[in-house]
Amino acid sequence: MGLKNTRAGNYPEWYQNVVNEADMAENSSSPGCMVIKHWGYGIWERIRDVFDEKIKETDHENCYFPLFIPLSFFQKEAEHVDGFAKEMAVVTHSRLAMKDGKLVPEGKLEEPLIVRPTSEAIIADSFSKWVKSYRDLPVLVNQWANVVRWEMRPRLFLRTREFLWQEGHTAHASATEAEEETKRMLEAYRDLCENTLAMPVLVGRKPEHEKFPGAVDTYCVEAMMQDGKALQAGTSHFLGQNFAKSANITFVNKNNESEYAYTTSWGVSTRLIGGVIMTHADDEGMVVPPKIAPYQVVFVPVIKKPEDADAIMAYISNIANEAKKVMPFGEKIRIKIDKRDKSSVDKFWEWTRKGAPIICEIGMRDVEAQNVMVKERIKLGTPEGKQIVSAKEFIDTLATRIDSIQKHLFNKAKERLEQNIRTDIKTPEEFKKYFESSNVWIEDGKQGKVAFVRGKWSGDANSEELLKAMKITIRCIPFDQSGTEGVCLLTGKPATMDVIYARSY
RNA sequence: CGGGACAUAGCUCAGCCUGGUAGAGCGCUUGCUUUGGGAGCAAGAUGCCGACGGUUCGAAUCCGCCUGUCCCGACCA
Repeated sequence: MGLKNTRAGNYPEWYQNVVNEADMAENSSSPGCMVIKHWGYGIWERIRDVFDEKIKETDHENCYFPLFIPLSFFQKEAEHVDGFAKEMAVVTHSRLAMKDGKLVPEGKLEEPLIVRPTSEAIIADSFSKWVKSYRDLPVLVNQWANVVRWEMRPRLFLRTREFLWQEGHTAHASATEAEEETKRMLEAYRDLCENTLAMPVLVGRKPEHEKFPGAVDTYCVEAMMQDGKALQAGTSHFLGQNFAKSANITFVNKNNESEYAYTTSWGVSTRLIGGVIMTHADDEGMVVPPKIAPYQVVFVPVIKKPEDADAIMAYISNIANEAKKVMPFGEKIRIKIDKRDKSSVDKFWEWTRKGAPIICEIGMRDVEAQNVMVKERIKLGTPEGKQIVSAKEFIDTLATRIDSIQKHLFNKAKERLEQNIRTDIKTPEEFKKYFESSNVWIEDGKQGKVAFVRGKWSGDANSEELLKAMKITIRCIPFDQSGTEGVCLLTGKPATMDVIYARSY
């Protein structure tokens, strides 16, 4: 039966269906904001736990900075940073008063406060107090927080007014060291996306017009969604001395000279969950990679006669206890026994729509034969969709089964990415014609739909307008440059730089 | 923030044109029959018809205004 909308039929509606049917998130009564429900938040917790470990392994420490940032901090920055976007939540009053039966804001603040859209400004202010000498550097901090950007067209996980993220902020004594930090965390993002989310990405540098305002260089990881559009999955910025100058982060170097520090910032957000959905979900619903699945194995009891219930539950409990000793990826396994008073078919389809990697249905027949019926989400609808194996075999193969699901998801997505980067488009005419077709679902294992183009770019100043007119973007300048000569796909001028062109979210 | 569409039961929607006290399907509850790939029958519960104001004896229905949602733009650190 599947979802109401399919990927091929109506991709945006399909996306909403997946989020709703998997019980991941919903729109809140607070406009533009989302309620992240247990299954979506559980996935976020997994992403957070995995990356938090990485943050600490790379010597960063978690801190917490204020939600409110004085307006003047942005004023300072605006002088340095041209074109800073203005969609922000502004706090102007400090209390509510009752007037003629209506609540009205009162106590106007002398200086308005901005609800943080990102924390460079307020963190740089702290850095300026913490850093005196080269011995105080580097400062390596991270915070897990919520941020607010007053988006006009919200979409669950992909763009909401409030979202959760981590933002790393560091200060260094030299540009080289700061640049190394920027690249190190970019690599950490690539690793997170590919090895944890099973979402292959392209890594590279943003062109000038796509950079974070105030950054010297912005690096990014870009993923391909199943409709051929690109999703920026994470960014890492080398900020040079720009923010150090506006916040006055200075230190005395070994030669007893005062110098501005070099800073970086890097972040990934709940948007990653949107990326995971559009990378792995299918027309039956969500598919969660085992490494981030809140439950990797769900047991569904099939109870036909009430008198069998105790025997079935006892048998499941035994198997679950054995399964708890299994360590997929060398980590503690996550198991759920679905004891709710609902029909087993309903439970099966609910967990299927949620994308739980493995569902085990266990009834009296299995108890008697000491078997387990194993259903892998990625094999739904195929002849291997349900396998009856002995309890022993189930336990013995569980770790490899989970491991192979993770690998399968990555390989499938990797193949899709590789098959849908066109490299044979060499002229502006071909290029224009290609992007005139609309994006649709890239069917698994097939190519030919509109997706990415890898080709030449001259870097001309009028590129931004040309791109805008075609509704495409330059996603990144990949690190692996060919160095060959060719023709700019936008202007027709001679060019050597390779870039990735695509439509994007 | 511009252009368009929409707002009725938990969900998807009909009713509105032509004003007269609220409908369907799914879901939910109960019972019986079923059950290993999305069950069947029967009975039941569920609504300030998005908010405010107007026209009218009477408004889900007509008019105004607001708010929200979706689509298309602009924006998107």
